[in-house]
Amino acid sequence: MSSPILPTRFEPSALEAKWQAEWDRLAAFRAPSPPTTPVFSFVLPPPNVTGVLTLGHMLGDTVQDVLARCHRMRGEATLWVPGVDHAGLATQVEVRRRLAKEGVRFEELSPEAALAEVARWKEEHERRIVEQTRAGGFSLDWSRYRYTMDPASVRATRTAFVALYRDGLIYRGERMVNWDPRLRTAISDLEVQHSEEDATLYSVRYVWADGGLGGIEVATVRPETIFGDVAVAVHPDDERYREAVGRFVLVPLCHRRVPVIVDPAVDPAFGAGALKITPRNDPVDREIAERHPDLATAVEIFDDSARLTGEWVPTPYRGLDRDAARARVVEALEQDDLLVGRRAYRHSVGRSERSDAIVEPRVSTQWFVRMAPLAAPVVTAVRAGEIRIHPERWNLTFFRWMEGIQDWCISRQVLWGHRVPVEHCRTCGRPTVSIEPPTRCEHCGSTELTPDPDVLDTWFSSWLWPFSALGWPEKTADLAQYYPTTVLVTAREIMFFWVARMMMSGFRFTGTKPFSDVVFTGLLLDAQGRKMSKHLGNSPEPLDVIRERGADALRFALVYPNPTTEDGPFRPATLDAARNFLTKLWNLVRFSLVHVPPGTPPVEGAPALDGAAALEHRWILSRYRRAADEVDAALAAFEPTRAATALHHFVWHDLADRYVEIAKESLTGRRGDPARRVAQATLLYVVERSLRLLHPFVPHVTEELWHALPHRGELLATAAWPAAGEAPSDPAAEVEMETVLEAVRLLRNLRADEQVPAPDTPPAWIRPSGPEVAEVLRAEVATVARLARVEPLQLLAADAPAPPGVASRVAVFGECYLTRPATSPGAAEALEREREKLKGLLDRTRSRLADSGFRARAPPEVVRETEEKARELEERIRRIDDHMRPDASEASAS
RNA sequence: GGGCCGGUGGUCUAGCGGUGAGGACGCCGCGCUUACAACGCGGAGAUCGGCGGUUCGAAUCCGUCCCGGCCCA
Repeated sequence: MSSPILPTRFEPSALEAKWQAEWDRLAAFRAPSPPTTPVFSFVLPPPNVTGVLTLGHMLGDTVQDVLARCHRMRGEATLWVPGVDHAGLATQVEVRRRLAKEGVRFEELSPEAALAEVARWKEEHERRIVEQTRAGGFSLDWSRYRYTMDPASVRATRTAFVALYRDGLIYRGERMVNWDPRLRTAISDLEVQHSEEDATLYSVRYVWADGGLGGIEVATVRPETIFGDVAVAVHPDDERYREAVGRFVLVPLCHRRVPVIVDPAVDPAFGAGALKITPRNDPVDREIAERHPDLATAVEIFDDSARLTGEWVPTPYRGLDRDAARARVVEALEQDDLLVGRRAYRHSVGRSERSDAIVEPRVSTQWFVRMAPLAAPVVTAVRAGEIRIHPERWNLTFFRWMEGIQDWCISRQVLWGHRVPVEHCRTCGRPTVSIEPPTRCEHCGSTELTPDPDVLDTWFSSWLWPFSALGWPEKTADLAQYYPTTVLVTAREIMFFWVARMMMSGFRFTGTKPFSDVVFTGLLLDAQGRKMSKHLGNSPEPLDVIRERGADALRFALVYPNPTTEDGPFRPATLDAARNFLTKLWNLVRFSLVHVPPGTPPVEGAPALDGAAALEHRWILSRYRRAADEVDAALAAFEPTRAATALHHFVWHDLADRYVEIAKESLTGRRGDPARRVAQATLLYVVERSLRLLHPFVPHVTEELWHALPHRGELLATAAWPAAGEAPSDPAAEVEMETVLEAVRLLRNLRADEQVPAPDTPPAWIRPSGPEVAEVLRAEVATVARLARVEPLQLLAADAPAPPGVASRVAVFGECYLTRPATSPGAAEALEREREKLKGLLDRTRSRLADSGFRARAPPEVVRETEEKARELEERIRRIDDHMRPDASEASAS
């Protein structure tokens, strides 16, 4: 029978578009200003315009929306700020790649033309990202949409830079940095990806400068850097080189004289124990050189593309890139008989995250942020529990990094990004650092100013996001009302890039923590266990998934069954399961509507059941209570999967499979009108409240279904969250119902064992194991009989003999008998299996009891329980043996 | 080189000192029983990565090894 309102089939697409439009129309997600209730606010981690969203983003967005919707329903003033990130270098790399495919070199475009290309890219991707995000039905306040390079963000970024500069926390200096020779820019430590790679270790002979025989054997994987050598170093305790120290050797191929020095940093076990020192090309060498001020000052041997250059490089090698130079050098060394050996060698190599080029350590002038002073208050706050990290175990990782924090190289030699807000004076040479671009030098007044050529690391604007997105540095209403924010939900991989730095900037610029809880979501993996990424192209396009299955199915599949807190695979089967669940919910409400009489008022609270109310009603309310409590606890702990699991189990198995099947008898009126009214009220209450609890997870379908039921108010999205403890807890009812359901299951087992044809309703008997069970079963005998499809079902007295010609099963609650059909294969086999299982258990239990240590040391109640268990097992085995006695079965068979 | 996380039926997972180790997907059998075959009912399938230890008692705690994954240098 079809409902007057709901179509038979659940078709998500039209319904989702409808409710998204309705939420927009009613401004359901517009945060109130001023808020009149407690605040729940947070920023969406702004996705990079580098690409489009993957299912991984949808996972994070779903977790956030679950929180947002739940808190909004609780009546809190909820603000969720959307935005996108310009993602400087990352975006420029993508634009460069696209142009290269069209045969255009990014570097050859004028800056204006190049930036126009970037702008075009940004527009396209931003549009797509917004479309994807909207399609997910996430309850963002789009009226507060921001971009990390909009004018307000530019101002925020410049303000932050100037403040840190004035406080001496930003400096410019010549330092060794990670240089990406492909992109020709410095990058930060975090942007370097280390991995083990195969290489060749060369042994090169440096001959004595005085013409003495032999020389020193130096091991290196980078022979092309010999031109930058200023010394050969050995360990001070290395006996092999006692005579060599202080002598001079000739650098191969260029024949420069360099000394042999000692330094404790040299590993005597590496190669032959002698290390060549190239201070401009290796951080360790640089440290060693700094300890030996008498060494010659090294000259740069690579240009910004890592091609050999400069006066120390002999002419034939100039202009060669690293790889070509290495080959040429090795060849020349062989010719000069200076190559002593080579062998395969596996070592750690750092590559640029963006270009995959091997990072070249290089001394250059860059802008840095002093991090240690910024980190200190953050570490204190997290240790004090003022900011909590979830799941907790990431604290360890967090502290390790924070406590060993290095200065942050924030300048980049690329086009796309926030300009470094500095002008250099051509007259006095000093920098003018200011929020508004200056017209004259603040030191000498000269108007001869040259802008700093660099732009800022993209994270230098994002680390301000929780407050800059609310208007900082202006004293906006949003900033006053919604900052500090409540929570931050993001992927673990940007813990250092973003999360830690936001905490630092928050304390520095606003004097307070930017959020109280950090929630890390797991990584979404593909079926092969690889991370879903744009690069691999292994994420389905979210819009396709939404078109095919609906946003609700996608959202539910991302949260259930795999925990959102753990890395885990996403498989299409999960989408099917989610869709099936929503169909189940849909049909459950369709069923309920049939049993909601016209004019029924909206649900106000839990139906008041008296003690005489049927067991199923008391049971389902108690089960609902349990589920609702679990949902609240799980969401408070930022574990949406636990909440979804509780709801899935409750709605499908308790409510739809059990309660509805039992309550049908009352709902159809076969037990009279009063019983019918109680059943209707209970069903409506539990269904309605389930929709509310499910709404944060699957907002569209629940909104649709809620409107089909009697309701008050415009939207479920802004309806009240079910009050804690609203439904009565009734543990006794749960225990009693367990007995009933177990009896049904046993009888169904017997039917299956005996291959009773489905339409048949054979007579059956139950002999309860005790008076309490007997009482429960007596009250529910009609339900048991109906669900097990047996007719009639009789209860036997404790001493009554087994009925003739029956198959039987033994359970905790008693024994079941079922009339055998004419052609019975018998249940003896099942009984025998059951006996074996129980016997094994009994043996284990008995041996535990026989252990004197157990009796002496285990808590008394555990011993008691174990004894009780042994008794129960003995009893059940005895009863099975009774059934299996040859005379008994012969008697039955006759 | 240092550190972290994980290894539970075919797959994904819950449990984290006393259970008969739950669930979901898949599989097998029976059913279109008037909300739902995108479904219902029932069933099979795991010595909880290996070894050693602590304990009356270990999937659960400790040690060690193996295998995945990640982070830092």
